[in-house]
Amino acid sequence: MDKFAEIIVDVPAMQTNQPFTYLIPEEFRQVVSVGMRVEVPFGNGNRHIQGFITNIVTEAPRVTDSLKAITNILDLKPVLNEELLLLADEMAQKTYSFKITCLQTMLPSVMRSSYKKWIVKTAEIEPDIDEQLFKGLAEIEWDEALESIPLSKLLSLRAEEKIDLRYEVLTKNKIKTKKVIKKKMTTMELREVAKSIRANAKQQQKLCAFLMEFAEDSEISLLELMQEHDLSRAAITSAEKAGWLSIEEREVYRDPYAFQSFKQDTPLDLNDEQDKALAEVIKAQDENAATTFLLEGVTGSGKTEVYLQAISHVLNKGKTAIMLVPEISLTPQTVTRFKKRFGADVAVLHSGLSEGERYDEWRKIERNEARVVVGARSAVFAPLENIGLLIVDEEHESSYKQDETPRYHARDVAIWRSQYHHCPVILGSATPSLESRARAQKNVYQLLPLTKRAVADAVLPKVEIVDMRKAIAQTKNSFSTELIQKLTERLALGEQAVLMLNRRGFSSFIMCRDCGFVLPCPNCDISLTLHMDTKTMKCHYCGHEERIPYQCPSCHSDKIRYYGTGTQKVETELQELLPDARIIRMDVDTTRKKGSHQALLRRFENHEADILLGTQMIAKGLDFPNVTLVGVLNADTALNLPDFRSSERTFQLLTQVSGRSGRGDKPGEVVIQTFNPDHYAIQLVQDQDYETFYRKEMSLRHLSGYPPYYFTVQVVASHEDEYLAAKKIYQIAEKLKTSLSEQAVVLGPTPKSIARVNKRYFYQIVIKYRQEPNLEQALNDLMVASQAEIQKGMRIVIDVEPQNFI
DNA sequence: AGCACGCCGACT
DNA sequence: GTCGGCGTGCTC
Repeated sequence: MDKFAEIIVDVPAMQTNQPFTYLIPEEFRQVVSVGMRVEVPFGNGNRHIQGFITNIVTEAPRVTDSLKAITNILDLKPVLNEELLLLADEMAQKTYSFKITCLQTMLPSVMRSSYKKWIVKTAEIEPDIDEQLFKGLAEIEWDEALESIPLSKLLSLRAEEKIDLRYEVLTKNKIKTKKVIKKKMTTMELREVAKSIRANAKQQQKLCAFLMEFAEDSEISLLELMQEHDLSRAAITSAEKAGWLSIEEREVYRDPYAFQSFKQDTPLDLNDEQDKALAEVIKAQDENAATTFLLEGVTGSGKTEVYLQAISHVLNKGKTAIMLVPEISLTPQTVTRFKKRFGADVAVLHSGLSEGERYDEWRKIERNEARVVVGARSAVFAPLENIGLLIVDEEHESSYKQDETPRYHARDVAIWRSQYHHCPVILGSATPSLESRARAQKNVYQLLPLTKRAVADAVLPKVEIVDMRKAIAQTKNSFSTELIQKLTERLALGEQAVLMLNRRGFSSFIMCRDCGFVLPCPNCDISLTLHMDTKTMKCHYCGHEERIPYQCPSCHSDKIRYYGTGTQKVETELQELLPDARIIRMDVDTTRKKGSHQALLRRFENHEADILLGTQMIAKGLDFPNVTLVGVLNADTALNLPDFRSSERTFQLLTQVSGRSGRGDKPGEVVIQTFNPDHYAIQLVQDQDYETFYRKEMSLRHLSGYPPYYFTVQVVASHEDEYLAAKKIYQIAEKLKTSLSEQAVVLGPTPKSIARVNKRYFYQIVIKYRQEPNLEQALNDLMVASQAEIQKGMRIVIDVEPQNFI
């Protein structure tokens, strides 16, 4: 006999990060199950909060009399299945976050409860106070009450037991419904009824006639019936009373793609390489092997077609698939491609959806009405059953790592789910992360190379690197003569160009305009960051600090200054240089409104403009055959960030953006403007030579001891009082140095580059290690030992394999 | 997190 | 003397 439920409650704190046991009242015993959300009383004041049932047991582990009972059930059926509950546990452990946070992360935001506190009258109160407080109502909201009456008065009323508190747990997951009607009498019976309808009851006659024709067991929406057959609501209601028909509620989905029809398309022919890659994936699927594939294909090599056909294969076997795409490339183009191939089987989850739409898509998946899920990071938690394939496209994208707790990496979650379902997972990229590529080297992942562009005869674009150290002498603006000349040529031919202005690392470093020199840290092989608050150059790894140079240490030029330019300024310059060019500017300013991103792209696609000028957001996934020139105005900015991944990011970004050129039958060109023309990350973009880049970068990582040779964990302590934050991080560093083994290295402590955010000061350390048996224990101990301080305003964040070190 | 309990300062 | 400030500890 089920009696007790173990519940994770919605209190994100270390002390409550464990299941609490509750009684299941008699009336719920038949319906409760693991994975449902419930409302429970919690704490001294018995305030009501949301919780998740993680287990149901027949025997209470402790004294039964102190147990409280579940007040309410918030779901009719579980919202999390066994797999996802298990995954949440795993995630909480691996990312050092609370179980409740993990559970909530897996669900649409509408399912998160909000809480309201009400004051209810339980006895007679003095009339004047009653009027002042309740204003004639039976109950009033706590916050509202505080405006009309002091807190002390409320507390004394409560002590006298004249008022009581009521806690409300609200959940916004409203289901949108429509009414449908069903026939309840047979045609024979209706024929009898028809005879007795009065002659002037035209509506009744019409409805009866309709029902006689209407097939049993089929349904028609009430609205449709009224509109199409000119019937009144009253006529239908009386027909319901007479028992001719029944009115039932049916759920409707808010389908954001409802008004678009998608023409079914068919699989494209594959080249030899694509064929071979597909065959390997299919083989793994058929053998139920949880193989991780790394599909490494140059831009335009047709990775998506391989994905599509691999998905077809699992669908044919009656299984389901998840495809992850970075938010930025989840364009209508991408969605359309999937909808065309798989039709209504596809559910799409992305941030452009409203909360309600997102919830509807989620429910469609949960009810097994979608078999393919396409979405950004959080779509990896899609409640699909029987998964046969997972795909992580552009697997190197750092947006797959959530930058708030729980700091999970969608790529890792995808691999975890593939192991749970015994199915393959494909990581795809033209420029894989070094971590993934290294694993393929060690045969942990299986490498599937695509080296040729898929479109017949399409070749990789010709890349020209322009040395801006020379160009800056000739022009005062952001454009080299080479780039302007090529723009002029292309526009004259009626072709289009894409220009990228790199905004990463904007003006946080100093560079010499004459020789491109950037001040490095003497200890860390990483450039120093400018701190205007202290007027110094600082290293974020070791804490090294020096004064701001007024002369270039390398060439002694005095043209050493901040680096950075804005899109708006560039647009003005460009318009002056090419007065006839039609320019579309795409940056955070012009794409803030919902749908404007898409609108701008459509205008460009329709050739209503010649040049698309934008930030990184234009680098990914766009496929415009008429674009034959890509220009990168400043390739260096990301290169000089004080992050060991800066070369990798630069190479990836430049390769991605170069890939936008020459995707149709016309050959493409790329112009890269840089102050570091000899840097390997820029040189190797010329031939899109990922493999050489990989080897070069690996040897550097090996030398300096960074991933993938080492694992990293970042610990950040922050407080409104700078002294307390600094003191805490030094204590943590000391403690970790003693509790971790010899081979682990603790870097820092150092202040974060933006030392103060939201009135808080941030200090960090980074732990590097190859193998650290004590790590999990040490970090958990750290969190437990810091409880007292955390309650006094300290915040400690543990980030496993951080993507950003700045 | 948020609630109760408990121990000290500034008022009627 | 009490009211009410915040620090401490606990939550099935």
